[in-house]
Amino acid sequence: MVTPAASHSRQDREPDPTPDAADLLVWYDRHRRVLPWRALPGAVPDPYRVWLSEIMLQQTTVAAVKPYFARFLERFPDIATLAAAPEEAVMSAWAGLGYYSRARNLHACAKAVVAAGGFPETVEGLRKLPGIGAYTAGAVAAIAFDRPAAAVDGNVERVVSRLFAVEEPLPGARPVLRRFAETLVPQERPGDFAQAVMDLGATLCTPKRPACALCPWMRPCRARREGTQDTFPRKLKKVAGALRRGAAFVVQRAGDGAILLRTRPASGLLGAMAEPPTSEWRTDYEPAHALLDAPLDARWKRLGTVRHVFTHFPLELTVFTAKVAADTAAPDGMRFTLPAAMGDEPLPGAMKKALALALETKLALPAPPPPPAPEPDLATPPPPEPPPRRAPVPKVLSRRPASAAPIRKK
DNA sequence: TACACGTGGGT
DNA sequence: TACCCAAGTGT
Repeated sequence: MVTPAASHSRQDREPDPTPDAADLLVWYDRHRRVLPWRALPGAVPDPYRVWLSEIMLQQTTVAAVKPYFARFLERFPDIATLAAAPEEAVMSAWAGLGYYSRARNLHACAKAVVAAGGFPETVEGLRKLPGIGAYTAGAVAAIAFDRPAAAVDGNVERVVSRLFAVEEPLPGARPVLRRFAETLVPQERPGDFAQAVMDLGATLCTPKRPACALCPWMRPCRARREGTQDTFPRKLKKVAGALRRGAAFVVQRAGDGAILLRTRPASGLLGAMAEPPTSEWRTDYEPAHALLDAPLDARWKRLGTVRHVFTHFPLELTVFTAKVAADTAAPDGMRFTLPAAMGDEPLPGAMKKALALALETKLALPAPPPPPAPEPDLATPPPPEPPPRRAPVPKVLSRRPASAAPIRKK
């Protein structure tokens, strides 16, 4: 350290008080957000709801979680119901929310908790459960069991980095930020405190243009005092992944209009989710040779491409479609799913885009995206239109199916 | 420690 | 359009 304490020998006009949890709690009592998973003031929280919401909220916005949370509770009202449910039902209810390992771990965790007769109430006990890391263990211990634990998420890291003007960039600064955060946790109302810091980060101490004037911790905030609040937390810039390409094959059976699907491997990207058969996705994929990867012989029609951006790489799928005879057997490891059952298939967003392009109809795909469907979503079995005599020129969709991005190449 | 791992919304 | 961001975890 370059600066000895002596450098502050001159009298500071503002002494730099330590952030006081009580000040934040006063603010919280007046400005707390009303959220579906939050117990009313004075009420005892339900650990199942607290846990479920925390898992859903990992790297996911409140707005995105709300409808899923409501739906999940309807379908799995308590942890015993969840534990007893088939894996596919859980994946299906999660489809569209992303980070699907969360759903797999959620299910495994439910089983473990039921087997143990209930949730552990300590950070150490919670930390051992699948899908529960340092943050979630602290959050559940604090919120559900009112233990004095720190719940350090992105909000808290931002708040603390500003409070103490931490120069070290993320993610390296995480241990330091956690230590600072732990010093702030009060013995009184630790559960409310945990939620209060997150509310502060979500509503006032925002990534951009924080509303410092309204902040209960404006006084003790070092970044604010120095006018540098916008620059925290410091971060290392990230590199973008290379574009990967592949082909998706949408096969529709004559007669009943069933679609050929398969289930992806249980772990890894989109693990245990459903998809129409696709080729491998590679940075050097050559769409011109895509038919070599087709799942079966048919009159393939090239429709166009769909794009999707994952956290670490962008994907471009060339979509092919074909209609096959009603008596066609599904290749090994694949299945035909009837239009009416498509809603039960755990289809991730990328695959919904490919299917939407191929079917041109917003057939009520995975009912999951329950939120963004305000209007009645008719399950229209794709009308067996007359067989295309010649492959039409791949056209650009004029109207876009709800979940499908406009497909166009520059 | 550094990556892998989704998705939708905001600027 | 291109990033950035959101109540992180597992390997």
